[in-house]
Amino acid sequence: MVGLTIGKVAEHAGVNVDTLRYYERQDVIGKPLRNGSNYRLYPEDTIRRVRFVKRAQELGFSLAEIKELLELRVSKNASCANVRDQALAKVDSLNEKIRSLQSMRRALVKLANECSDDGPVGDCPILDALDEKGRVR
Amino acid sequence: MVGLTIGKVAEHAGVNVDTLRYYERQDVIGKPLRNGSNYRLYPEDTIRRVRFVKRAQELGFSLAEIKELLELRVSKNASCANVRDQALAKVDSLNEKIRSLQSMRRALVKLANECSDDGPVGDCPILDALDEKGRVR
DNA sequence: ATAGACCCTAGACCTAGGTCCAGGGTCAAG
DNA sequence: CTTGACCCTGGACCTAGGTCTAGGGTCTAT
Repeated sequence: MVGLTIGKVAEHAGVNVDTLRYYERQDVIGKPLRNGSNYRLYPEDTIRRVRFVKRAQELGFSLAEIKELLELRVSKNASCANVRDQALAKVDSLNEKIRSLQSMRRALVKLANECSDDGPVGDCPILDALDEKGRVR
Repeated sequence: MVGLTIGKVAEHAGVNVDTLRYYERQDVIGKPLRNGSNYRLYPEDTIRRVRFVKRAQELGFSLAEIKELLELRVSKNASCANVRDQALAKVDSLNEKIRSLQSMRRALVKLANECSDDGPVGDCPILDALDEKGRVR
């Protein structure tokens, strides 16, 4: 066995086979080898890659952004300094996201507390959560 | 002036007027009052609400989820304990998201370091970033 | 050698989240 | 009293990210 069929990859990554073909068209995963019957044969780690994609999507990344993230490591050809700069830029935007989520969490915890001690439901902390604080991106 | 016209709200919130009408249809923002000419007149804080929606979307929340978040505070009628439980459930899923983003950040920092000291670009830390660790949701 | 479970491509279709007309009213300025 | 910038509704259209169907080949077990 030189690789996994599309059905196996789909099964183990928890996605539809059409999704894999779609990712291939979008260049999110590389073009796999083909066997004599023109069946796709994927390397094992495609499964991890696809799982990464699905999880990153839940975090609000678009396929295009995810592609960029994944390309960071592949580009051993590109200048290393360049890769580093890109990686650090991503780190900055991740920091933004993390801060926003934390502030949202604070708001929810506050809301939960106000609720539990039957106090006044006063002014809503939720809307404060994501106020201003310099745009992401 | 009893309220803001749709154009003003759109301008200050940084969205298209059609987006506001769309949000209204989707019940993400409440139906505004109308003046004698059937023009929508929004309360001031609609602007903050809409900004919240846009920022929450960037964090990977769907409009349906954002609606739920926003409804948490409005439902002073619903049992307070219920609201608290929902809020705490959201906190849990936020924790998941935050952890995932942090692990992604760690991976990128590691990648950047490997790059800066010209070491081996070895095995990719990025794919490790979002491995397993119990699904979100 | 035939059924059932796979695989292939092309292209239609679907949902979410908007965005853009068309056709028509409103309002302030000149 | 008309021009330009607004507003209204209804419905068409668009992108991202898939999902499904048709029409056809492959593989494995019986």
